Amino acid sequence: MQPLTLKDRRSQTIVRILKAATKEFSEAGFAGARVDQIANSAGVNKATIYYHIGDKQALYAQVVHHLFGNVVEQFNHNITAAQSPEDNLKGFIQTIAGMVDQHPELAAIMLREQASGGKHFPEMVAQDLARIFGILTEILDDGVRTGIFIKTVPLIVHMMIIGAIVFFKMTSPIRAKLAPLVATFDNMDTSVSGQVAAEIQMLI
Amino acid sequence: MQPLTLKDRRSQTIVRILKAATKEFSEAGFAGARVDQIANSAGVNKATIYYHIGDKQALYAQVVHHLFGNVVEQFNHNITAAQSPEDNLKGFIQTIAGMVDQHPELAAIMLREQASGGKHFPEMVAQDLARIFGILTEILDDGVRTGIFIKTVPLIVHMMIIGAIVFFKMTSPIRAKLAPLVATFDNMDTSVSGQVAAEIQMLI
DNA sequence: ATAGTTAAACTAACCAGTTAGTATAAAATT
DNA sequence: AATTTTATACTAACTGGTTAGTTTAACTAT
Repeated sequence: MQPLTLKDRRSQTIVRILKAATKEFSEAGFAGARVDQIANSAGVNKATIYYHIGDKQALYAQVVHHLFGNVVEQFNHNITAAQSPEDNLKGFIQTIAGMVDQHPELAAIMLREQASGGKHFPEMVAQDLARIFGILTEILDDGVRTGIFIKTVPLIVHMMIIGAIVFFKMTSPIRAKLAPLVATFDNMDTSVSGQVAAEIQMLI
Repeated sequence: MQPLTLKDRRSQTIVRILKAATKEFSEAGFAGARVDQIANSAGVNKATIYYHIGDKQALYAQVVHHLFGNVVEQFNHNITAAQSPEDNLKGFIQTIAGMVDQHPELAAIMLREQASGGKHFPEMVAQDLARIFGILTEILDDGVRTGIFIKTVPLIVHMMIIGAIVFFKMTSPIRAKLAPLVATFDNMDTSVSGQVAAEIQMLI
């Protein structure tokens, strides 16, 4: 093992804090999250959080920024102008589905943020969201131009894609509860990226 | 004015409490909601809430049950076996869109409940949800049998419909924030039952 | 009808526990 | 020596829930 530099140690504990905070915030929401719990779960003294990051609000902003920044980054990897509209739409759906699968916390925070009208949303994250929507609009317009897609309202398509993916992912525990009542529920996959993404693509 | 009987007074104050609680829970979530605030907003002493209804959890259960009970009732009005699958699918979408328009609190609570995996969901509400899903499944099966609809996975269609409607409704304040960044956002209707419902129908 | 009684509805004040955030001194790490 | 981290203790504000007591409607016996 290399000896850790000061900067390494610093970022390491910050990562630990952020990871624990992400979990706590996504599970309990902002109001329900407990700073003590985050510190405890990160294996860090509470004061360390305030030393490095700041108050609860600042911690939350960091968490959200981290998550959504990741999504935009993923898009930059997966979506290119060179590909066909069909492949890009597929890529769009797959990317979102993949993100939600990899980071369920993202979905949870997204839902809660929507429920509160984006009250806690930092400015930069809003811009990230606009960017994502712009990508889909381009793909759809492209498809209409080449005659592959029918003309749609991109915003609503956007809502359908993300809504369906997030809902499907997040209702999984509720569906499990309902399994004895509804026969079709018990044998469904919990990962979105497979089956579900395919079905959505087909419909659009 | 007639003098109020005890029973009248009772139900009247309960209604006031439930109305205030619905607002508070939908705006702040369960953890963020303040019983003091609910009592204040209802013009009632806090103890009155505990007297009539019970603790915070019981109050929340009442609120949710009220909201979802309403939805199922609406379905019983709008969906009948006599109508064509197309009309029924239309009715299904319209009913949900109408509910969300009339009661935005419903959407907010739904989102938060999903985010927490239905942790606070009372048993009866779960059954209501299963009932709603059953209605859609029947409609779709009916459509496939008469050859009007293609074969789909009902669960995913369900998620797409509700996801799109709820998302569209709830992202409205966020979209307003982004309007300067995205040109198409500023002239969009905030009510779902019109435009959006039509678009969704078309796609499916 | 009326005075007296009971039960339901409601309130003001309070309490015990929680929680975000701070202060400080000491210890560890580089 | 400087930076980071911990341990401990603390506070001020808040919060869910309770209790003892008051008001008011409904009932009852005269």
